[in-house]
Order: sequence, then structure tokens, then C-alpha cells
Amino acid sequence: MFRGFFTVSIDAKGRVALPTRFREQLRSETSATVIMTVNPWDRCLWFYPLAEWERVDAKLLSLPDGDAASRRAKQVLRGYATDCEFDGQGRILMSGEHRNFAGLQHKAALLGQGNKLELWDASAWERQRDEWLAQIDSRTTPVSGVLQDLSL
Amino acid sequence: MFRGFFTVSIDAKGRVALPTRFREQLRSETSATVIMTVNPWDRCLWFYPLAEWERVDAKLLSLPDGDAASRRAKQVLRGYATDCEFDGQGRILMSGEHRNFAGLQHKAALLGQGNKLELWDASAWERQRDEWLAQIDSRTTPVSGVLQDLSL
DNA sequence: CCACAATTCCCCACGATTCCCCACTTCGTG
DNA sequence: CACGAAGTGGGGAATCGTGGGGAATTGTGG
Repeated sequence: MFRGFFTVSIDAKGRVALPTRFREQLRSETSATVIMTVNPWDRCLWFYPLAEWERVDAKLLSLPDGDAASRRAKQVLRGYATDCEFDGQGRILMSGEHRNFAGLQHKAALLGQGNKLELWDASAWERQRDEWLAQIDSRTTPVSGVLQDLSL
Repeated sequence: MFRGFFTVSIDAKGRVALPTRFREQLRSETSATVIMTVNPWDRCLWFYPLAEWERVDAKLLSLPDGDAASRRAKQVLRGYATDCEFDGQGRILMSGEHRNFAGLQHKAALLGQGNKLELWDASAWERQRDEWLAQIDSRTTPVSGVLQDLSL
């Protein structure tokens, strides 16, 4: 269970250091490999422990190839899913494509999201967050029904 | 299990170098031969390890010839299936027909898709991906339904 | 059957990337 | 204040990606 918010820095070589807390959690799993893929809704990256990713992968695999939308989902999510390992310093090297997809610059925001970690470019994250907060603030736009019924 | 996204370049002779990661996986199989064929739904190429292809081939064989769609799929998949070997540098030479089918230019995107690898022309891939992401974003389209039911 | 052209294959070489290691800084703790 | 743990940056070696020269082979047409 990944929980918490952290700001992390990405160095000139495209390496990101996850907080030790998460590193230990990932290591304690059966395998230390991490699967990095893209979030189809937002321009950010997801990090899954291998075991967790396999569950997601199995779900994707069952989608029919004949349907274009299903096929695309498979291709993008599975296609971008890349095995990563930690270096001696507990950092993960991200490829240029993944960094470009999420618009990652020097500073990034890392969000624990239960079964996975979410990595945003810091400024992109702040923009999104402020946008959401502004929407909630101006009560003119009612919150969607799903959210309304949740007791938080 | 092939996983991950890589950009590869295709040289003037039509050769493509697979990342070492995939090369090793392919070598570890019983045979180092790779079957290259076409994706019947998208303009891209598929690469199968020999053993995996034989499984697919057997499935295709059992499709009824009476059904036109099945017959076409069979013809295209089996017809374009070509045995390939790596050269000393770990590259595969692709024929002009295969390159034309996928519209492959200088830069290409290679996607791990479980039992096979998928090779797209780089710009064609980006176009497809962005199109799909745009559909996901506009939550009104039925496309988002595919993902809605998946808890990722 | 031969000659020519096109393709395929094997080799070498350079540049970029990746990986491994070391060093410095910062922060929290005793 | 001192110490240790964690974050950050970068040097340098090894590996990998990329391109191209030239020989061998295949195919084609006369």
C-alpha cells in the first residue's frame, strides 16, 4: 500500500530517486523490479511493483483484439510498461520517451496511490491541483454524482 | 514475456536493431529464429519467437475457411510470416514489402506485447497514441467505457 | 550458360547511452 | 554538537546503438 506525497528531483541523466520508504516496500515484494508505464488519463507516469502489474496485465490481456478501443488500450498501457531496476543509490533511470510523455523536468511530484505510485512534473501537478481546487471553490459547477455520494 | 517501450532506428539497408534485452530473451528460447509478420488490424509489424508463432499458426489453422474474415486473417498473417535471423550486431533485415506495409521510415517505435513485439513507424505510433488519449479524455465517448471497468 | 545488377551478409568503427562507483550535502536523531 | 542515513551530483569505463564499406551470394536477363 503506497501512501504519501513527496517531491523528488530528476537529475541531468533522467534518474529519479524514490524515497526509501517506497524503495523498501518495493524490495519486500517477491521481486525488486518495478514496472513503469503511462497514465492514459493524465500526462504522468505510473510505477507498479511487478506482482501488482501482472494483475493489471492479465486484465488487459483479456480485452478483445477486434475492438479498436480495446486494442489501443492494450497497446498503450502494455507497450509503455517497461521493467526498471534500482541502481546502487536507489534511483531509477527513465527513458527519454517516458520523460517526454509526462513532460518531466527537474522537479517532480510523487503521489502514493495504493497499489501504485504516480509521478508528475512538479509544475504540471500544481497547475492541475489548483485547477481542481478552483472548480470545487466555485460551487457553480456541481461535483459529479459519484463523488457527491462518498462520505469522506 | 516481452515488455517495454523502445525507440529504434532503421538504417538505409532496412535493418532494425532490437534492444539487447529482447535479443537475449529470444535467444534463450529453443530457437533464435524470429517470425516477422504483419498486424492484420494496424499498419505495423509483429515479431514472434518461433515457438510462440507455432502456437499462433496452429490456432489460425483451425479457423474455418468458409468465413471470409477468418480466411483473410489467415492469409495475411500466415502469408507475411517470414523467418528472420540476427546478424552479428543483433539486427534483423526487413524486406521492402514489410517496411512498406508498416510505412516504416527512419525512426520506429518498438512495443513489448507479451508474447510478441510490435514495430510501428514512430510518427504513425504517436498519431495513434494521441488520438486514443484524446478519446479517453473526452469522457463522453464510448471508448472510455473500455477502461472504466478496469481498475488499474 | 554467362554476365551483370541487386541484395544480403560480415566486418569494423565511432558516438551515445548506461551503469557502477565515489564524493559531497543535507537532514534528522541521539 | 556529532553522527549516520538519505538525497544529489558527476566522473569514467563498459556496453550498446548506429552507420557504412566491401565481399559473397542470389536473382535476372540476355
